[in-house]
Amino acid sequence: MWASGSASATDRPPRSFSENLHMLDARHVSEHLDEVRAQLARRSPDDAALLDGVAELAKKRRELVQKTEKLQMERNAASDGMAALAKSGDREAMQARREELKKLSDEVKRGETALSELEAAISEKLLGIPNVPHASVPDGKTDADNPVLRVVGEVPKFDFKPKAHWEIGEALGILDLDRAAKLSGARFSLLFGAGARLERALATFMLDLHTREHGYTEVYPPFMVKAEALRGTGNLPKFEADLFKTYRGDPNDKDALYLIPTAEVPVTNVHAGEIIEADELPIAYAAYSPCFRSEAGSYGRDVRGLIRQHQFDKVEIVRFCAPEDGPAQLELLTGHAENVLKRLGLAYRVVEHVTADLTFSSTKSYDLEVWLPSQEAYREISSCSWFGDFQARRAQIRYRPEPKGKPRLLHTLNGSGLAIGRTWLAILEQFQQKDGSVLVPEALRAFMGTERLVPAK
RNA sequence: GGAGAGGUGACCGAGUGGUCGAAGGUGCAUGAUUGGAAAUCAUGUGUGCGGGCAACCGUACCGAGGGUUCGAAUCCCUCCCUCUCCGCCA
Repeated sequence: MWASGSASATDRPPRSFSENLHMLDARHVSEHLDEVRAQLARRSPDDAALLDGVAELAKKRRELVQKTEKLQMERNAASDGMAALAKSGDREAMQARREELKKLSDEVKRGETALSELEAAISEKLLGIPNVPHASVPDGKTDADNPVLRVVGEVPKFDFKPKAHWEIGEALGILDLDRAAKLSGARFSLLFGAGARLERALATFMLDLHTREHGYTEVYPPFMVKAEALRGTGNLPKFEADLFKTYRGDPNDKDALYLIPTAEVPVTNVHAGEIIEADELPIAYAAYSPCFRSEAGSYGRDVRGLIRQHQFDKVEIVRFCAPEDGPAQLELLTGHAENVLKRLGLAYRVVEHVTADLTFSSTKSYDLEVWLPSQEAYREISSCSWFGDFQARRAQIRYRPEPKGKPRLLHTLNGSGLAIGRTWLAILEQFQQKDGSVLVPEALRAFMGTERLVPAK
């Protein structure tokens, strides 16, 4: 099932970075240009074109590094000479030498400046290039090509026309989209009574399942983060328009914070810049958070109901592991997300993203799609992804394979476990009854204190 | 928000212009000693980049960014963060 990279992966291991291919660092790209181009072409021709110029820049950089370091070496040697002169107290000799060294020093500075500019240009280019698909990912042009891997649970049959969740929710008096719009505009929601309680129950239920049965450590992260954190996960620089940005006084504040689009961002960056010992892996975190998305470019889609909101709740599961464990960890994590649906008794299916449907940072992804009777369709409720070392490189998250060994980039994974708003609406739709009530899933009854939602009188 | 003190290697901590990638200690690793362990002694112990088959060599990094200087962990500027006291506050 898992084709392990392409043949050239083993031909010649790259010197400075991890051996796998899910990486876009300048050295790897310039040494395996055709191969990386072919991999990106599986996503789209446009993505492959993003590589243009990278190899040349990398080569230029190497030359400049060598030139500059040679100058630095000369300068350092000369400075040692000056130290000796200073000791001898020969002021005139020092003065003369100083003139000469000034020139050398200026040259060093020019080199250093040119080098840092070039490196900035390279990293700007690389930051805009998406991850390469894993060899096992099927080719495809749109999400319609995504293969269905399995269908789980029984799609409910109704002897009446099933209502949409917003109709059910409003009739029960637990959902009020009109008043939400009064407060905050379109794509916000307002829950009352059992509706609000259901939202809270789902968050608690999911966190309990992941922490007690799946071995995750619960994390409560900040809901606002720096641009740096978003760069680590791959949301920036390319997807700024999808985010809500906050500022204090100055709209152009360099240190402006962003509202998180998912807990993936703060939780993945928990270990940014760190070196983790091998015996600490895998690390597994589960976090509840609200998520904020501007939904730019989605006008006209899912305008009704709770499917697509500017603010929604989600429990996110995140894993850090050694590279060789990546594939197995993706299966494991996906299973954990699926368990939530199974425990709730919701009918769903699992699809795999084809190459063209992969998100920017992902090397392989599965979506869990829940059945929505009102739409007679499966809709995404969780996306489970393996990022290879793509995020780890951007956020500099490494581990030490051997106690004294060289650090290597680790692999990151995450998945929704699950999107709470969509779970909420799926429960209303799948468990709706002819009389307008909604059966509460067994697993939630203790939290909800009832087995049935009925209109508040 | 006001006043003050600080940010140095895994940790503690010295270092106010050249001999500092950085004393000393702790921790850790290896070896010696021991029946075994403790204690003791010796040696070693950061990361990135460039070169090299390698041993290794070079270079950069002492919160971040800029400046002064032939030369900056050390001097100057800006910013960030932490701590203490005061004020305010869920």
